This record gives sequence, C-alpha cells and structure tokens, in this order.
Amino acid sequence: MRLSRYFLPTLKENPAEAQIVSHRLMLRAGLIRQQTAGIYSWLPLGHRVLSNIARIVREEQDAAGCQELLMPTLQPAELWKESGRYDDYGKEMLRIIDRHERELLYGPTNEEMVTDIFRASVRSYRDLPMTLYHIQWKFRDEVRPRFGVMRGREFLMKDAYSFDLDAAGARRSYNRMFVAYLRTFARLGLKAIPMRADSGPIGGDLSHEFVILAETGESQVFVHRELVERDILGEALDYESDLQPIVDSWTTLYAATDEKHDPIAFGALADGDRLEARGIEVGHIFHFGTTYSKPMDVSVQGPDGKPVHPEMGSYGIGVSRLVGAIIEASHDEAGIIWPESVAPFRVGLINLKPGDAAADALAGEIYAALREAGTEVLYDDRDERAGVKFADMDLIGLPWQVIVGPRGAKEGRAEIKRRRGGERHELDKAAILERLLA
RNA sequence: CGGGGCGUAGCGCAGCCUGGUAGCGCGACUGGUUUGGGACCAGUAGGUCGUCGGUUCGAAUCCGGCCGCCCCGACCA
Repeated sequence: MRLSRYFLPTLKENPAEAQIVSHRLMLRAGLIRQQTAGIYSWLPLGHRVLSNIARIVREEQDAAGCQELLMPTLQPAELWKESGRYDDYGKEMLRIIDRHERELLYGPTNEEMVTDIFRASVRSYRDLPMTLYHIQWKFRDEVRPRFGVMRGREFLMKDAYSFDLDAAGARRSYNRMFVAYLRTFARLGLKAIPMRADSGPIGGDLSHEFVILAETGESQVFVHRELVERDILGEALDYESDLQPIVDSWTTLYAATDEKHDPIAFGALADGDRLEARGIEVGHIFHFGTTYSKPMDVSVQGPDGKPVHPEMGSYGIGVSRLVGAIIEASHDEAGIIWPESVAPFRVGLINLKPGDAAADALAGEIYAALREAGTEVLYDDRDERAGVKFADMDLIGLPWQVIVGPRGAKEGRAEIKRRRGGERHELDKAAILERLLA
C-alpha cells in the first residue's frame, strides 16, 4: 500500500478528550475516530489491527474445537424475559421498539439466544459436547464510558458457549477454553495471567479472568513470577488429551487482582517470586451450569432416554478492548509498538526522497519484492520531510522499517530498523529482503 | 447516578471577568527556498463562537433552559 494513497489521518497533537496513552495513540495514529460517547469508527489502519486480532482469536477457537456462527446484534425481548434477565439487566441494556411496537434490544451478550438456537435443534446427548462462538458487536450502555476503546459502550467481543451433558464434561470444555485463551493471548504478544474470579451460582472454581500485564493497567495485580515467564506456545498441546494438569499448573500458583488479594498468602512466596504489576482484564471464562438451560427449558435426551439439562459455560474475549490493551502493554514515547502478529502492516518502507532516481528505484524494488513474497508493506512515498515520515512511522508502530535515502541508494544500500528497541543496520537490498523474509 | 470541568476554524487553545461584530499555534491549499528526525518565506481558504430563548442600540462575552463531551467516584468485557 502506498501511503500517498492511504487514508491515514495522523495527529501531531493530543486530542483533549483522550486521557490514557492507548486512547491518545489510537486517535493520533489514525486508528479510530469517536462518533459519540463510547462509540467509535475504525479507520483503515485500526480496522486492520482489529481484524488481525479477530483472526487469531478465531484460529485458536477453531483449534480448540469450537464452531463459529454469527448471531444478530438485535434480539427479541421475549428471550430475555424467559431467562428473567430482561428486568434484571437494568439500564445498561439498550432497549429498542420497532415499528410494530415489538420490544427488541441491542445484545450485551448472547446466552439466551445461543440457548434458543441450541434447544431448537439439538435433541440428543450424542451431539454433545458442543461449543459455539461468534465474534460480534455488543452494546452495553455504560453510565460512564471512558478510556477510548477499552471501555466503550459498543464493543467487539468473541463470546463462546459450551454445552455438556454433565459437570465432568463441562469441566473439560472449560479446560479447553482455558488453554485456548492462554495460547490466544500469547499469540497476540501479551502476558496474560488467569486469575480466579467470582464463581457463579454453582460455586466451585470454574471462573477465571484473564488479565494482561501493562504498566498503565487499571488494576493492581499480584502474581507468582513463574506465571509471567511461562511460554505456553512452546508447549506441546493435544486438545483431546486431559488438560487438567496444564490448568492446575497455572491455577495453583498465586495470582490475584487487588479485590481478591490475600497479602498473607502472597507474602509467603519467596522474595524473587513475588511480582506486583498493573493489569487489564481482556477475557473471562465462566461455568454457570443450568442457569439458562433450566428456565429456558432446554434438554437433550440422555443415554438412558431421559431428558437432561445441559451444563453450560460462557467465554468472552474483548476483541476491540484488546487493541487498546495491546497498546497499553506495548508503546514508547514515540508511539505504538505492534507485536508482529497484529500489526496492520509488517513493514513500513520509507523513501526519504521521492523523485530521486536511485531512491525511487531501490525503494520500488524492495516494495515489489516484499509484496511478491506476500509481506504486508506500507510504502511511504509521500513528498514530506524526513522528520515527518520518521515520526509518523514510529507513531503507527509497524514492527520493521526500511529506510531508503538518496545517498545509500546510490550504493544500493538502505537501512533496516526494528521498531521495538530501535536497532538499525545499513545493508544492501538482498540482505534486507533476507532479514524480512527469513 | 453523585461531584467537578469544558463546548470558539480539521486539531490544540486565547478572547468572556470589565458587551462594540473573532484571534494565535499546528494542520490544509498555492508558489518559492529547503531536504536523514515533526523546516523557512510569502500568500490563500476555513468559524451559524454547541443550541434555544432572554436582557441590551449592540451578545462569543451577561442571565436561563436544553444538548453534547471530558474527568473523579459508584458500576463493568
């Protein structure tokens, strides 16, 4: 993509409404624009990031055996009256009346709807276990939206719902999702720590929040250092196997948000193992048993011919929130530093002097070669001063920069710079391509 | 929902107290000079001063209603 033709409205100054760093950078880097309180448009660059995150979430859900579907944003109120939540949910639920005076609502979550879909078509225990998910916009009419996309009213969320025959099956589904979440956040370049959360009406230990570590996080967290150092992606994984040992290995080490913090237990850890940090919640998994399957009268026929209410769980990831959360966890004074997996482009190619024959030729060749190799590259071919291009490129945070100047170009050389850390090398074209395409 | 703040050009702000017909920086556009870290000179365009009403000869400015946005708290993926 040529930057001269790309819609990338960057801002030199901080918009007054943005207080936290991710919000400021998202506005300045041309990722989003606010439409009204807590509701944002995603500009091309931001949309690419959002799509990349959704793609990774989807890949890991599929790998864990979940099936994607897509439920609507608008839901009939009847479903929520069935479960009893229509009155319970309060003003956070956006209620809508259509032309026929039918009551609708903009879904804040989809337990009722997925349960309705399930009960309409699933009859036998043989169809279980089943986990369905979708990635869809949700709306919660927060009294006070803030922090940009981290706490918007409209937000993109992955929500999954598991159906199992019994509690043991539900635990297996829960464990699969637990591990899938660890992998998902790791692939997004984040350190995510599962933390015990309030358990549901059933009690038990099947509720965890996934909190990523970021210096500017909103809440204080206390964790065993080993949890931060583990590399889940480097571990072999078979979703068909018993995952309980893996889950246990994560849940037995100390990890708590400040509400759940137990200073005595934490204090008992060795000095070097105690880690206090700031965190942002980006996911929540939750077993809730038959909370919906009973009142909504869902059952499948069991092996003995008798009806069974399925055990259910739900599992959320805040996809749009993650864009902000990743920035909170990965930025510097100059701007965003995208992890490679979610970067809107992998390479930013700067031609310092468009119009210079040697620079144009070399930059053009590198651009073509990268594109041919399938690498996403944003080519800054604008007629701007060097400083502007450097500043913009640092701001938008692409992982690699290739800088072609007239002097080096004459000798066939350009500079390659890693955004994270700023390390740079002047190399010839072949060496640059080799580094980027290795 | 309680408390506080703010709405003036695309962005950041001054002007308001003490009414007299709107200004600065950045950005945009044109021309020229520049050219490896947000250049310089000259020129141009761009504002129903959130909105409705009141006071006044005259309102961005004073008074009132409404709308919107931000911050702190309570609440939350």
